[in-house]
Amino acid sequence: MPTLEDVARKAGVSTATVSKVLSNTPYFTASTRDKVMRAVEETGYMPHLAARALAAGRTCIVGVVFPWVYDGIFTDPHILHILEGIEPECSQHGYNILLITPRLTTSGVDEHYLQLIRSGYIDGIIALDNVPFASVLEPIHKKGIPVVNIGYHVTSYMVRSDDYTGGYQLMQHLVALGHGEIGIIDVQPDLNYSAEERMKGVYAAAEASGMSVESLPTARGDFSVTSGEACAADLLARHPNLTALICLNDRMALGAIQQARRMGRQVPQQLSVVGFDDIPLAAASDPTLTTIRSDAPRMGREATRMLFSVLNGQTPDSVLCPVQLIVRQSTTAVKGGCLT
Amino acid sequence: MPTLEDVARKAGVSTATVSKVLSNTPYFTASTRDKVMRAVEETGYMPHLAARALAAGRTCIVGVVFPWVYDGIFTDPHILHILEGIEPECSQHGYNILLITPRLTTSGVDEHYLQLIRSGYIDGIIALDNVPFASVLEPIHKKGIPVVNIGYHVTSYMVRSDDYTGGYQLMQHLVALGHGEIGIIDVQPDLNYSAEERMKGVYAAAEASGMSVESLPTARGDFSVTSGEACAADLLARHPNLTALICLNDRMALGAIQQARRMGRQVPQQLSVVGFDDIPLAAASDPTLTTIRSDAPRMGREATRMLFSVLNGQTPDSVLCPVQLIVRQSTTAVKGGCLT
DNA sequence: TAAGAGTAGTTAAGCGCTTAACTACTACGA
DNA sequence: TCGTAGTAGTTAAGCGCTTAACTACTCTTA
Repeated sequence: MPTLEDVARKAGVSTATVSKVLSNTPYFTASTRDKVMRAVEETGYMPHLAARALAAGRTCIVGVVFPWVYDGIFTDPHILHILEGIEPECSQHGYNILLITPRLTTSGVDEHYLQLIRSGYIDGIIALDNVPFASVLEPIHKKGIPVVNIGYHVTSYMVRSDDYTGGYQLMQHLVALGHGEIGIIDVQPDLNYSAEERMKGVYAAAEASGMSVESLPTARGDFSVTSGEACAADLLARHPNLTALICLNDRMALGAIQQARRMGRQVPQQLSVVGFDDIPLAAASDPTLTTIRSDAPRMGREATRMLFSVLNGQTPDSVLCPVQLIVRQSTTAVKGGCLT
Repeated sequence: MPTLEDVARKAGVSTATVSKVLSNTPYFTASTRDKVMRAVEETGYMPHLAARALAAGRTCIVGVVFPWVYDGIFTDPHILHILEGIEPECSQHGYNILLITPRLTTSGVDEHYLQLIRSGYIDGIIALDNVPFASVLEPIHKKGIPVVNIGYHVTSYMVRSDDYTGGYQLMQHLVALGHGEIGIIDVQPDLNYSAEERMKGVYAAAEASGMSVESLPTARGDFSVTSGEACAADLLARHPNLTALICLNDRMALGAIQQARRMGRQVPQQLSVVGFDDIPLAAASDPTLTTIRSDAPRMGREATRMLFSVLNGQTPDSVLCPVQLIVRQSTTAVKGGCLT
């Protein structure tokens, strides 16, 4: 591979001149620039990124930290959609993406992650840090790397989805349809901040319409389809008079619908079901699913833009991404219910 | 950040000694090792990866190249599952993953990708190169970086899923159930080698059982759920006597099932449907889906192991990952059909 | 007892690039 | 005529690490 020196020799200038011309430093004649560019062409020169990183102190690498909490990291399409927003922004700025998946347990993060963070390999970080019991941010802060968090852990720069409002809207929607006996398919507390926020929204809307939060029948799943089935089986057996089910994500909602059918309940005629996320299948299932759309690519995009603006010395504001209630076929007015 | 020199000074040895002790070079007394390790502890030293990369000529970065062909890259859970297999292997070897998503068009790859490949930043590459009309491998070969391809583009080291056998098994399964009128939901040719292989398998099994391949009713989708619906609508309208549908992936199969229902066909009583991939929803849909399971994490794992063995100077054999027919509820014997 | 083999560490070159500090030349106003 | 400002390029230090080549000491063994 040709180096700067080869180019410089060929162009008849110093390596400093080549380096500066390539980084668009002013004060060079057109003819010098020409000579350099021609030599670059002829030699097929490409800068050696490790050398550049060492000399300049910048690596042009952003780390994308997706902690490996529950096994779902590599199962959840949500992750991929966030990446979809991150990638073009990075590419556009000439930055590369290092995918970092630390093992996150109650006792902290793994050693490999620590090394990587402290190795000077990474210019900036986008983290997906959203589990209450642990955080990947601490070593990053310690090392002083600029970081944007997509999630609820508090740090200087954050992007969040408006989960609270999403939860609120779901409950509000069901109440407006006349539902009074509403079951909840939740997840275990302390698993996920977003889920907690969604529940806060659900409860707030319940209270706003005069319902008692404590009396809402609840089952706990783990975001998976099968757990949705199990929870629905449990809830419908214990509370046969339920007319609606709020599920904290779409996959559990789809499972719940299957299970309800097996138990002889027609959806939505006898049971309304709502989900959260608006995964692609929500629009294609039978019945199509009423849900909350959170714009994952946009969150990735916003986070990346924030990161680059931090890297440029600015101090951007944190972002709250709006959500949207998508009403489809899985919800309907309660039979004989009184619509307000 | 402390450097090797700080550690060396504190330990009272030369930087070479520290470097060698840390890389487990023989011929050092226990006491020297101790002094060094203690100094490392006290200073909190971490090697600077860019400096190490420059000096040693290795970056400890493997590139994972997922070309951005159709927009599906960030939508397809398959990708994530391949990563699931790659990540632990890399992590175990102390390597990091650089996620590379070149824009791949008929006119080649984008400039940023070219730069990255030629920049000396990457020790080895795992590519997912599977579109007939273009390839990301050429610049990699030119630069001489060790590469393993997950897909059908020919290169020294390859990992493939046995798509041919998968297709064969699907057709064989339906034939064994007595189906004779079978529709195909295909994708456009030249989009994906795997799809082509699957079709070859389907056709081979058809011929083996004496069917005429040309007469198989076929519609072309694009792997999406909605395209599955559209294709099913088309096929069932044009060929009302179909008793079974082979879909080249699960998402199209799920769409086809929905559409068949809407058109008054019960699945599987009046129409058997099979998919390909075994995505999580295949086991949770209603009816559950008969499909072919291809082990994506395993493919990632095998590819990564091959890469490291290449990096160690070995020449591993290419791998063909077996597939498995998963029979579920969406297929049944044809009514009044004669089972062999 | 001297040559070779093994052990334990040091010296210093250099990986390829960036950039502060410097030289040198031209132009121009006071 | 001198001083200053602007323009155009060079010199050389150094980023933090690895490693070939070297020194120096201690055993063996013929």
